[in-house]
Amino acid sequence: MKTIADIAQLAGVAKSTVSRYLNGGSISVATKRKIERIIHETGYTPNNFAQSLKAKKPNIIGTIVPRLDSFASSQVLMGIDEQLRDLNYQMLIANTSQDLVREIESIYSLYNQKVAGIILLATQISEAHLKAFEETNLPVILVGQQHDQLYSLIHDDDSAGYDLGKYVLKNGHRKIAYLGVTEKDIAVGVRRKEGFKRAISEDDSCEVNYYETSFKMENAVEVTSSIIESFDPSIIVCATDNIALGALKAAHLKEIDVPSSLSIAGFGGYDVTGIIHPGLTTVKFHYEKVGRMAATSLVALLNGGEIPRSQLSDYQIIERESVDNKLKR
Amino acid sequence: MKTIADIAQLAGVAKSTVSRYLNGGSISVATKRKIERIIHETGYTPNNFAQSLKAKKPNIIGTIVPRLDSFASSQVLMGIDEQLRDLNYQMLIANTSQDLVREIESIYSLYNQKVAGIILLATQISEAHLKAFEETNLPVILVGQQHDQLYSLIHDDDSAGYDLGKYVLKNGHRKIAYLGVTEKDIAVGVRRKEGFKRAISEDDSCEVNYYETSFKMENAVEVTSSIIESFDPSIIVCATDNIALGALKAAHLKEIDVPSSLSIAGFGGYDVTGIIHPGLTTVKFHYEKVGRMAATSLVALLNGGEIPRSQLSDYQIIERESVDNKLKR
DNA sequence: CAGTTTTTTGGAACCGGTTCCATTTCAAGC
DNA sequence: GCTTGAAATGGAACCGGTTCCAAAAAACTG
Repeated sequence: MKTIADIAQLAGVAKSTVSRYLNGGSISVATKRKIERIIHETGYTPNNFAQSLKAKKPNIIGTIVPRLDSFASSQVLMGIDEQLRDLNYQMLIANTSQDLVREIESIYSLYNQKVAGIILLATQISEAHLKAFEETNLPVILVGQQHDQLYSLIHDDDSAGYDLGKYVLKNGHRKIAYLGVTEKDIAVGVRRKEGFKRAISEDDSCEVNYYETSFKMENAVEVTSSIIESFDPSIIVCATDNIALGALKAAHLKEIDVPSSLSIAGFGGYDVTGIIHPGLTTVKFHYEKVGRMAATSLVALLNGGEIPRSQLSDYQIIERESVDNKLKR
Repeated sequence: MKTIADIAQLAGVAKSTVSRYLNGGSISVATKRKIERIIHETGYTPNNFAQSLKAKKPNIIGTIVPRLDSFASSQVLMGIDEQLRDLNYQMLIANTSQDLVREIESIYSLYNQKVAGIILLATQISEAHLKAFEETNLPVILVGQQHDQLYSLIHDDDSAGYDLGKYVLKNGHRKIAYLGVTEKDIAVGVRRKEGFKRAISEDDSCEVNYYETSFKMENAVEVTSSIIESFDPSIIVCATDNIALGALKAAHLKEIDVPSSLSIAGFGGYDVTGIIHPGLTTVKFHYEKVGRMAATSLVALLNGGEIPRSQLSDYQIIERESVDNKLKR
């Protein structure tokens, strides 16, 4: 493996001259040509470690994700990756497999790897998180959750919940089940639900029940079954598309037709929701775009720029077949 | 930020002694205690760049993936990640967004980052790939594709195709459409199909047509429509689950009942195939396990171990509702 | 063409670790 | 008590770059 010293020797110049050539200092055309040729011939590439050591400007951004095998995270990761590439940064992914302890560990581990900053696809923010960020002093952007002490970038969960609530009412549903998740997850568990609640509260002829399940499809299948048996709503609104998929499965198992006997809606906008039958009515979030925004913001922050404490990303309701219009028949 | 020199000074010893403490050299209990305390107090962590510079034993493995938002890649990544963590390595992911040029660039870029080795979730292996591997001299493990000059780890596509072919025959289907992909993809485009062909050729009462589409669902929907119109098979066997999902969609659009009027099967074993209705009969590959195997193998290779040139991972057929048994009625 | 300014270049120090080697310390052996 | 060997430690060199500074070369200036 060639080093800068080798190149300098071959070109008959000093190390510093080669370094200048690489980083754009003033150089005569003649020496530039020489070095150019040698580098080309030898296929020399600078050692990244040595560069980062002296320069102290690491070009790696750490991204912490709770899981790799979810549509939402993948999309966000794609967005971050694309944008960082454009900005000449590398992305180092730390997967925590939904283990909060591992999340904290990852912060320190990334710190250890001397990343320039961290993008955290967050689920919950604990004291340990704040402590870790403070101790490592790394710039952080939160994606998907909000926290007043940190920069964050979130989906407009509240409005999304509200709009979907309005949509449900507009379609004539009055006996409604909302299948949510733990309130520990502020964005998905609280804000979506609160937005939804607000919309529903504007009509007092409604009967609404709220339920809770995990993020897993299998659990959603079970819970949905029992909801149908005990409450028999005309629509089940699910806090994520995965849960909605589980609800659909439950309906099929019970041989209940969707949407004529039961409507189902979700949040997310996952690709599969469009390919299945019946197509799932859902609120689509722009994951990839959020990823790009996160990357852009973090890099701006690294370069001493000012960014808003909290940024919102929009959404849109995609109407498909899984929600019945009660008023049309 | 503290450096090893600071620690040494605070502890009243030499840099080298601190280094020995960190890396396990012979040290007296007294100095060990002292250093221990200082490090604990200051929260010192060694600079990774400086370490890697001298030590030349990078602990980062590069993984090149064609896309992040596919079930298969995500699962493999999870497997690699889990295993590498256990083996004390970090994973650096390079996403190429299915761009072959970017794949080559990534090899050089990872080389530049001084990764210890590369795991390539491959689609096609070109001359440029071989050249890049040779020039960088990085150890490589191929996942999903085979090449005689490289270590590889593949699904048993040929047998999987054969077994699914047998299964289709066993269920009494005799008018069969096989919807494959480009033959540039040896594993998916050639081997699965060849295995399938071999099974079918053992029964001469069969009418089989072979078609080709892309990996995208939308294309599969169109192609399936035209297959139904022109050939009207009793079953469509799809080279991937995504394609099968597209085929299912096409059948729904045409109001053809699956499986009573048309059977559909796929390869992959993606999670959604179990949640949709009708459940998709598919050949399940063990992606996560393959990821673990890849990580284990690469690390073995790095430590001078011997590993087989080519390793096979098994599969299993999951019978669900999308394939009709013609002989039972 | 001497004097001054600007550009180009080389040399040395430095980044924060690791490692080799020489020296000191210490306990065991005779 | 002196020798010997092993363990502990310090000092210096080194990894492969970047950067500062001063010297050399080239380009103006009057």
